[in-house]
Order: sequence, then structure tokens, then C-alpha cells
Amino acid sequence: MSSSSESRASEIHVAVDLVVLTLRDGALSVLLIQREDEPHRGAWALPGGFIEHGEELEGAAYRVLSDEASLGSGAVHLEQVRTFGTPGRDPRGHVVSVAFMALGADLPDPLRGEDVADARWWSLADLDGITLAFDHATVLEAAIERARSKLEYTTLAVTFLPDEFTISQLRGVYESVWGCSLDAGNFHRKATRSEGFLVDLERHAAPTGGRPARLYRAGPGTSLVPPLLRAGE
Amino acid sequence: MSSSSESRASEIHVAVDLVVLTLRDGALSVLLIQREDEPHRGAWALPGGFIEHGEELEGAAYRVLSDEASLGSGAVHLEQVRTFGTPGRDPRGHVVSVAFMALGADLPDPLRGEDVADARWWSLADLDGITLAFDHATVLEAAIERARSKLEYTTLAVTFLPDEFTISQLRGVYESVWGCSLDAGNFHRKATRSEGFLVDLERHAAPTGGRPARLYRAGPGTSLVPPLLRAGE
DNA sequence: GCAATAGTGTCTTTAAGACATTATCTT
DNA sequence: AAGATAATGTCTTAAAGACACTATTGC
Repeated sequence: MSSSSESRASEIHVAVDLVVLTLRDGALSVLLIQREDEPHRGAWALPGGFIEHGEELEGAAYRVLSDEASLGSGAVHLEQVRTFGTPGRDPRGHVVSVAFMALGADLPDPLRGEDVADARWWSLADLDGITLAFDHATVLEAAIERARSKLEYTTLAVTFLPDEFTISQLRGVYESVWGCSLDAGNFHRKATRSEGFLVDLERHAAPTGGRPARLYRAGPGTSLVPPLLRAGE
Repeated sequence: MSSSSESRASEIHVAVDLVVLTLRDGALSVLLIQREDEPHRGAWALPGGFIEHGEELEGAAYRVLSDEASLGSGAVHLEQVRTFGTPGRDPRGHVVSVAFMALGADLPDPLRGEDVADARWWSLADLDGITLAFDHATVLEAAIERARSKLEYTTLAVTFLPDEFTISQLRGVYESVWGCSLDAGNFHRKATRSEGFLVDLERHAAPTGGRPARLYRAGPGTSLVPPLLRAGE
């Protein structure tokens, strides 16, 4: 930072909260932890934790990912979303929390970490009516909107898929995250002709009751120009 | 946040840094402060300051804007960019800083705040070769890229203009921020036909050596669909 | 009149949407 | 053969780029 005056001993705590997203049976799903302690004991919450002194923000995020979600760092795309710091958001004091989203392909069921009553994947549909701890509903909403919008103009969708995938699977990512259906033919044309999006492996997947689909892997590009816009907004 | 264990007395400090951008004579310009104290005494830096206990992040940003830039809150568009927390970024200790960008129309010259040797607007071109304090070059870069990219798919450009403006002025914003020139006719068509972007005031500005330009004000829309894409990226 | 700025119109090209058609597998 | 899934092609429409042209001012 840059203020010129030394601050008093601050009682502000810094934390990270993680919105870990994956696709489970074609449903966009988020990893939640059931809290074992107060506050919000018994409520479902995003995995998170305080930053340790001298620790990188991303380092803390990976640590939480490993401790609370039993996920290694290689498997996910991690990206900062926004920082939440409204004083009353945590009853224990003034906690400023940096929200990250972590996207991964078919992530495994979490092992239950310590101080955690339970941990499981929730499809977004199942979360309707569930009240999350703290301001985590807002954090979740922000991360999901970020993910939805980044699918439009980046190649982020591939982070939801394994190394090798078909165009149908890629289209499935868009359909699941956006909650709509896309024309298969038009999507195929768009995906295969976007520079840097896909690399044709010139092999085919095992057929699933129809013509076998060609396999691709993620290309070197990160942005989609022109973007792949959601309809009707 | 959401960690279940109470943290030890944290020595992590939380700050905000501001990237205040405006157009000065058609040049995208940023407000910088010359530091009066160590560290980085004499270096130019972004205005910033520590969060006070119980203070909102945005509240702190507005406070800094008022204290160090003598800018009221009504005049600017304030938006979070990203949070920087690499431990070594501030030699005084572990400081996590939430970066904001503040965009305004033709902002006034700053009054020199306390603990500040000097304060002035820098056009981006003039900043070439100037070494900023802390990691502020990175923060500035992130904010500018955010602003550039948000011009594409939002109506953010109007925040660089006064309440009433002409299409030429609006095009000037795009040209200044993107550092390119745009076809006047095509831009006019795009701007006037984007739903919610502009409201026609059905009046004209005083002529400036040619046909007088029609006046507009910002419309209710916030997103541009389809976006107004920068060429060649 | 001429220069300058604003605004419109036209033609071409690109790319999306709708949807038909062909290809290749399983059963 | 029938059904399923993948891939390509065609036609239409939307919108961007290039650029000519008209409109309205000051000089």
C-alpha cells in the first residue's frame, strides 16, 4: 500500500474464501463446508481461512484448497474474484476476505477437514432455499457471475474439462454454466474456428452410441475474439 | 470470512490504493502522490491509506479520495480492481492492499494533502521511465487494463465525461483510453443504436468551427450488447 | 466560397442463428 | 435397418469496417 502514516495495531483480519466450482453429472456445483463451530455453527459455508503472516494470497487459497477440499494445486484454475470487507460480515470482528474462484474438471469428493462437520458438493439447483453462513451467498453469486461472463470472452471453459475432450463436452460446459441450450452445429463451428481455443488431436473418443467424436485439447489462446455471447442479455 | 479457528493477533495490515483516472487534454491521466516519508521517500505512488477498524473498503477509498485527492464522492465512478498481498510488497510489513479504480470527468488539480510532498496528474505517456513506489506500477497496469476492457462491454466511458456530451467527445474517450483512432461514422452509428447507452437531449452544443454537435447524456443501460470491440486483439 | 466538424448512407465482409444434410458409430 | 451422436453445409440476418456523401457551422 502507500499511506505515509504508520497504522495503529490493526484488529482487522485478512482471510480468503474459495468458491470451488466443478461440473458433476452436468450440473454446475460448488464445494461447501458445514461449520462445526460458532458462529453459524451447522450452517453451510464456503471453504476459507485466515491468511498467515508472510503468506501470499494465492498461497493461502491453495492451502485452504488442500486442507479443506483435499484438492492439489495442479488440478484447478485459481483466480481472484473480489474482496469483501463490510465490517459486520463476520460477528467475530472486522474480517476482510479475498474471494477466489477455483475451477476444475470433475473434482473428487472432499475429505472432511478438521473443524468441519461435513463437506460436500452442492449443485446450484439444490442450493435454492439453503441459507449460507456469513455473506457467502453474495460471494458465491459474484463468483458464479464472473465465471459465466468469463466463458464469453475467454477460453476458461476448458478448465472444467479433462485434458482431452470433445466439442460436445465443451458445449456441455457452456450449457451447464449458462443454464441454456446451444445449437450443436453453430457451437461446433464457433469453437473450432476460434483461433487458439482448441488443438485437434486427430484422434477420436470411444463412441457412445453414435459417430465417435473427435478429441481436442486446450489451445494456447486465452481470449475469444469475437466472444461467444450468451443470447438475450 | 469463514475459517473456524480464531487467528492469532494478526500483523497483517489492510490498505486501499486508488488508481484515479481522468482525461486531461485528451490524454488518459492518473493522479499520483509524491511520498514525503520512507519507504520510497520522494517516489511517486498511488494515493492510498490503511483501512480503519470498522470501516468499509469503499468508505476507505472515498476517504483517501477526499484526503489525498481533494475529490468529493459524487464526481467519480469507484470500482474494485484486485487485491495485492504479496508479502514483500511493502518493506514495513505484510500489507494487503485492495486496489480501486476511480474514474471521473475532467477532475480538478489535487490539493496537496498532509504527509505528501506533491500531488499531480500524470499522463500515461509522461510516466514512461518513471519508477513508481511499491508495486504500484503493477497495480496501475491492472487498473488500466480493466478500464480498457470495460469500455468494450459496458457503458463505462460516460464516466469520463460531464453530464452532457457529444458523440465526438464520447469517441474521444475511447480513442484516448484505447490509444487508437476510430471511424467517426461507424462509431456514431454504434453509439446511437446501442440500447440504453445514450439519451438524446435534442439540443446542440455550441459549434466549434463546424456543424454543431447534438448533445446526449448517459442512458440507463450499463452493458453494451453486442460489445464495442477493440480492433486487433 | 472554403475549411471544419457532424451526421447519414451504401457497399462489402464477417459472423451468428436457424436448420437441413451427411457421416459414422451401436444395436 | 433404425436410432444416436458428430460434423458439415446452406440460407438468412445482424452488425462491423471502409468510405462516400450530405449538413451546418465559422471564416
